[in-house]
Amino acid sequence: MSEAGASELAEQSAVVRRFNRSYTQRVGALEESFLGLGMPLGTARLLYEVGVEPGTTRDLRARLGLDSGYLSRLLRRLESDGLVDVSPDDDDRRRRRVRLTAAGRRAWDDLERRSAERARDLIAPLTPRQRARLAAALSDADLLVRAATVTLEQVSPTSDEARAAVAAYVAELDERFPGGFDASGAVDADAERLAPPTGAFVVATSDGAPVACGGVQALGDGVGEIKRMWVHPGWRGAGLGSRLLRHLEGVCRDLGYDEVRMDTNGSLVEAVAMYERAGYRRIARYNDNPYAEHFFAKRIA
Amino acid sequence: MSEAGASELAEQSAVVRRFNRSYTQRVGALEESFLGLGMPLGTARLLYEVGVEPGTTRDLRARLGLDSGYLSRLLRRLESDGLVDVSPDDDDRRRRRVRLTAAGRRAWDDLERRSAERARDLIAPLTPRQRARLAAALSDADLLVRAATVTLEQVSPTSDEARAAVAAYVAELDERFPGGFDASGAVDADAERLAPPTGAFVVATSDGAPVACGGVQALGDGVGEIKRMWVHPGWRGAGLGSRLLRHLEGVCRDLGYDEVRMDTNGSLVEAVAMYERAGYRRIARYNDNPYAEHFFAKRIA
DNA sequence: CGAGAAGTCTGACTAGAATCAGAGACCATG
DNA sequence: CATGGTCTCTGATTCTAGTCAGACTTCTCG
Repeated sequence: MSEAGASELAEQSAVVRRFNRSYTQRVGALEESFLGLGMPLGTARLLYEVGVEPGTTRDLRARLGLDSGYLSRLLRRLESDGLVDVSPDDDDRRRRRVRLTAAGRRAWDDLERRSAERARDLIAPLTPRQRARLAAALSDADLLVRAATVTLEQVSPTSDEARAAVAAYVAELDERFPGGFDASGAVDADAERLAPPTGAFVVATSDGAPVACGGVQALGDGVGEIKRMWVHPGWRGAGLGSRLLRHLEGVCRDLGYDEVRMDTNGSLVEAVAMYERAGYRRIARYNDNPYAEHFFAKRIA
Repeated sequence: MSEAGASELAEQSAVVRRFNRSYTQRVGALEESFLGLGMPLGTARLLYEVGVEPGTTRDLRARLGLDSGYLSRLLRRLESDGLVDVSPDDDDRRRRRVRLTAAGRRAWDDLERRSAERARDLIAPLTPRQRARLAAALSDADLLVRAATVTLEQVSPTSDEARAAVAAYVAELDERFPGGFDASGAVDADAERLAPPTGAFVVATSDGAPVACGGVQALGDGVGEIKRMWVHPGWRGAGLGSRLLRHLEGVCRDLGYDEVRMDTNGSLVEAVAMYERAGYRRIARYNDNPYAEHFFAKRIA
């Protein structure tokens, strides 16, 4: 990294820290809206989590990062207060399903209301214009922070995550291509080529949901091809595409390729722009993909 | 508030909550960089605070919001670990001054380094462009959140806070007015008029530091005059001025006035623009203030 | 100087968060 | 149906955060 880049990074991280300090001090209190309901914070957090999405104790433990014994005790308390209903799972009677009772739902609504009130009180002193500015800044920051914490993971192209991501990709192509997109067969047929030893498939997830994906397959002669690259529409504009592209180039390198190629349709204007920005040059058609209109290549060290 | 305003407020508060949830989940961990030093969080927070700015235990208690007994114990622990040095204050031997020892400074640097690393790791996956965007969004949000949590408090015009704020105000006028500003005597002479029963002085503070101020004094015939209105340069553009102005109008109303007047110098362009935006109309000169060039009035219900 | 206020410290205590080991229920499999 | 593995629960225990009352020291001000 250049000298200038490093000092910028330091300055930006200082901004993050400064923000973090002042924000948690003032707004961290939002979490404390969980207090004052006559139950300790941990119990309230659990109640809240159950209300957001009921599930097995196992799920809840994973989501909240709690010890099983501790969770059990918290649940017992909520149960004896009549706020949740714990019953064995029919599929596996070792597991227990947790859901809110009617009283629990009321308590949850109460939490929700308090939390919303806190947020409203926070921004109430601002003028409407300033409030709009704050909302814009926070949602921008939110997108970027989420994007920064997305994890890229190599998975089997036949895994559930991969299938879900590819399905979203195909659905979008079908919608955006002038004549629609017919994926019949091709998806499953390609699956094998997108797996080791000569291929790979990467899914980016945030909170467990796929938000981007991309695959690599062999094209012969030390050339790798990037396929099925997709970024969730709600996640565009946060540099996730470039990051994924860089990552896939690294995967190609690891697989021993020294050149990357790809094709794309002209209606995917953002993609075309991104490839050009990333240093890809246009080349002649190298396959008979009927949907492909632009062809790119880039040498990787 | 209008129907549209209310729904906007609800939506903006939802943005705040959404951001808060995802941010604390991902970045709240920044605070936890305080962990892993072999000391509990509370102790580490205290150590950090002492390092940021040494002071008396009284200061620290105010800054961290701790019970005196509790603070005493935490200090004892840091002292016995050789990280801080606690000694009686020479000015007032009931008080104790706390400062870091050399070892404490090293531990503090360690905390600092960890925290900076955390922040850097967070933003590292972003492209330089996205990082710059995040930094911009966060500093914007920071300013607005700080502004929203500023507290407006009525104080005596002879109090320390008031004096500090007025001193800053005078210094700025002296710098901005083409011929400088001579405050000799006027400041103290006016102090009495800016106090109850016919006047008031309001100071806005954030983290204990004055960031804005303004006073009201009687002008006769049910007219109140706003004087010494000032907003810290670093805090402009966050709606703090408008908020303070609205607040002072409320103070005037409470004091029984039905009209507000003020004068200002032409070089304070932001102030002039703000008064006009707030519904003030220009009137003829109503005093012999040599620095005043514009005169405003507004009727309050 | 004396009274009361301000400041700090100590001891006693409570509640919450969290961990750990082991008991017991249940499942999948050969 | 025996066995090992998974899952939840209970009891025992530790650490941290935080509160409260009262003792003691020092200051301020009449």
